[in-house]
Amino acid sequence: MAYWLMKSEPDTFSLDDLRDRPNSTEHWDGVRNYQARNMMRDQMKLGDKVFFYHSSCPQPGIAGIAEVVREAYPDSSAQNPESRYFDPKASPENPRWFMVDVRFERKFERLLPLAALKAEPALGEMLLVQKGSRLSIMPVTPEEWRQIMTMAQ
DNA sequence: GCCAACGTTGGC
DNA sequence: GCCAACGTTGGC
Repeated sequence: MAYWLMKSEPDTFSLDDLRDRPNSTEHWDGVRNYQARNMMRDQMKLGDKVFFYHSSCPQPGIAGIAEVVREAYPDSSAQNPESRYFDPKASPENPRWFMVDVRFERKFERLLPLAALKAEPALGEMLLVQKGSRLSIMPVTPEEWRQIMTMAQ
């Protein structure tokens, strides 16, 4: 089982939104970055754990935890001209973009702010805190996961 | 709103 | 294949 971090703008889709969906499950559409897509498509497995990260908001940070409940399948929003994620180069033969399904697992009592992650020396190597890191989906090492879980208590 | 960092596009 | 121009991300 692997660990991940996935970013979402809470104005668009927050951890609370995920919790309130039917079965607390939603498909993670709209990923339009090849590196993120490749990780999602090739490496994300059923049962993997995900830190749900809130970005581009007053309090960026990790809000809680989700779980991968369906492995990658074509992102239908890429083929929907009405969608803001529409990609004219996507087709049924070549879907180009993929998504997974994630299910709410739990919300931290307090959001763990990015500033706290940055201030923790043990997380100095974490992708998230690297300068210029913009990946919306990134791997988290077991050590980083454990460290962050400790901080979230 | 600013802007640094990064990714993508397209001309050559 | 290079690289300038442009668009996006995302913290602050």
